[in-house]
Amino acid sequence: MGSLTEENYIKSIYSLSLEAGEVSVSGLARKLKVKLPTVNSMIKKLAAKKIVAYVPYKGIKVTEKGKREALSIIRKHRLAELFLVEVMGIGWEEVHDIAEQLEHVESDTFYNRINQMLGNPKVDPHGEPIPDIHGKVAARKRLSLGEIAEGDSARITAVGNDEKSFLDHLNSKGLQIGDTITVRKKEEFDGSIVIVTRARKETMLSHQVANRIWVEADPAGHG
Amino acid sequence: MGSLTEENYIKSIYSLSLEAGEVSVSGLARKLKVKLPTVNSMIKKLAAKKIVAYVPYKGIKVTEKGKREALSIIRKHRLAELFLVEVMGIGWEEVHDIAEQLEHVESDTFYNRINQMLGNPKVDPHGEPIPDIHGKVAARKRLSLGEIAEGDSARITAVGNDEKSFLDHLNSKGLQIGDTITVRKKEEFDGSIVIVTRARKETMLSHQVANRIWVEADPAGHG
DNA sequence: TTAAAATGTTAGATACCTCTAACATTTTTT
DNA sequence: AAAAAATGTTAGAGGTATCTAACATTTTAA
Repeated sequence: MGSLTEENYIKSIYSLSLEAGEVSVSGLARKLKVKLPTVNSMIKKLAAKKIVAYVPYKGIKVTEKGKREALSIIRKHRLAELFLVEVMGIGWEEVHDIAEQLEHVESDTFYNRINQMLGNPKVDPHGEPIPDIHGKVAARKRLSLGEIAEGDSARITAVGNDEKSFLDHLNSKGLQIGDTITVRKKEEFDGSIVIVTRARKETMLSHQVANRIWVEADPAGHG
Repeated sequence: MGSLTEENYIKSIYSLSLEAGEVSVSGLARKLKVKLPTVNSMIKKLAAKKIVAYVPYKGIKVTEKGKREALSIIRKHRLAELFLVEVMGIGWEEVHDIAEQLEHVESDTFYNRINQMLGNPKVDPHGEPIPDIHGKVAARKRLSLGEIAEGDSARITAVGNDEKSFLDHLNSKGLQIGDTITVRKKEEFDGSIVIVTRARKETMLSHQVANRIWVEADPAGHG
């Protein structure tokens, strides 16, 4: 559709809007690592194209059209990530940066084949749902590891950040999607938690990390 | 290295230089489908970066540095094409346009894995040699089908054009890399030739087509 | 509720890549 | 060798995406 830059704006606006509904100019500037006036002028352009609705000094809202475009890019990004991991054997901490580039490839053939080779998959290597070709996303209840009570177990279903530094951190703690872990202790003081990993090791996670790990409560428990 | 635009200039300059040694501003403008002044100013920029040597009103020459960059892009393009055909099962007439996009992906991991999965391949799906990681290209004798004498046989080793329209044409004639064919008749008049295909069908090829099919003489002969 | 801080906007500049119009040089043809 | 054609260059402008500096509005804190 639009330029590479536009695609990056749309994707960021959409993902911020999932967290907060309305998106601020400053939030977007922070996410895209550009200055406020840069965002301001791009938003005007996107508003002219009806991709966002914008009221000066208020906020940015994604339109239906914008949502469609965002989901198409996110679909390509997540299919690419899964392909890189499953077919090419690249580590999950490396695939985000490559997928950032592949998501801009324009070729139905390319993405249809990827989808077919992966068996029309539903989630990417970080546990995030892959929108289907019509832009439908499987709804997910988002319970973070930080919300699990002391003594309870949970299974990791996704991670809320796919930057290399974050995933390297999880790798070093021995955490993977699908692992069942138990919360041993929760610190009031700083929100950090101590968990028992699948490998029966105790390890500490900061508040910031625990809140970026999505889980589902484990009915059976373990450990 | 440089921008996407720069990469496209470098690649085009290099491939034109293989045909003619020196490259003209107008030839480059034709190839890139931009106007003369556009090329003129970009060439000045590339000359400032020592990627080409340029003497106004004379010609454009690729420097060693330029050659290195060009070969690195060409390597990525041809690895991508082969990957798309061999691993993803996409038709050879479709892969060029996708590879044009993939060649700009910046990731050693990505291309090292592709190279590894393909077993460090030497030629792409169109029979063109893949430069190795140091920029070394296997030398190839280039004999075109148009140069084969009446009655002689030859084996197709490569095609000198990877546009979809050209490859669709070859597909419709039932021609593939590796096929051994026989030249039945050569027309003085327009340079067209009649050949016998591997499937023992007679078919006519125009001068323009015959000269874009690279062959090696078949010592054994056939049919 | 006023002052301070945070957030947002406008104006004007720059780099990149492209164009058209006008002019210059080189090559080809007569 | 002069004229015509082809090729190349310069000047000036426009769109995109970015920036800094100055100003405006909204939110938060004193």
